[in-house]
Amino acid sequence: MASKKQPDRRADRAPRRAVAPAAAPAGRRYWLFKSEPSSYGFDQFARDGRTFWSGVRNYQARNLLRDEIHAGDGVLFYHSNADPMAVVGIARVVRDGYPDHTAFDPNSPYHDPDSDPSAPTWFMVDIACVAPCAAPVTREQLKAVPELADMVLLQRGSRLSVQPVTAAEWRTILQLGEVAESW
DNA sequence: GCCAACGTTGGC
DNA sequence: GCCAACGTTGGC
Repeated sequence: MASKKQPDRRADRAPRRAVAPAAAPAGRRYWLFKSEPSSYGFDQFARDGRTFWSGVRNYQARNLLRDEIHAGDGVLFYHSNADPMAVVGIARVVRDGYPDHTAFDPNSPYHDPDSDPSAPTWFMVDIACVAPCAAPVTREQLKAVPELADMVLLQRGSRLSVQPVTAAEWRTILQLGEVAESW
């Protein structure tokens, strides 16, 4: 899945200080990516340093990956189907959407014979690990914060694996998560 | 393990 | 185009 090695970024190594988020540059947007830690958890992502977000096979999410998500955007890394379910770290988009080549690979679990390389059906972006949450923000915590009540993640029946996050939600979650990285 | 919600498929 | 059946997601 992933490529380039980077230094391990462990929580206990990150400097702890109050988060003073700088004003976000115009145009930067924020997203939440779900991943099941049993298949690809944040620890592995931190070791990899960078990865391509392959295997999304839902048209709504595809549209976001292809058209909306751009290099420089912020990503909340969320563990789904996990104990606990939580936002566990943040990442940065480092490459705009491009065809998901795993769809063309018969040996890939994400193979889709209907995706034509000359007119690809599925897209992905590359993300780089930025920092873990010193304090992972559990789903339970998220639900307890009134300002986060409208998060896509928390809506009934919400299954989108790549979803938008507002700037206000982003700031709130970084504070809850004690993310030390300046952003 | 259960099951509600959702997206997709395919018969008509 | 409708909609029942099915498979999957993912919280509980």
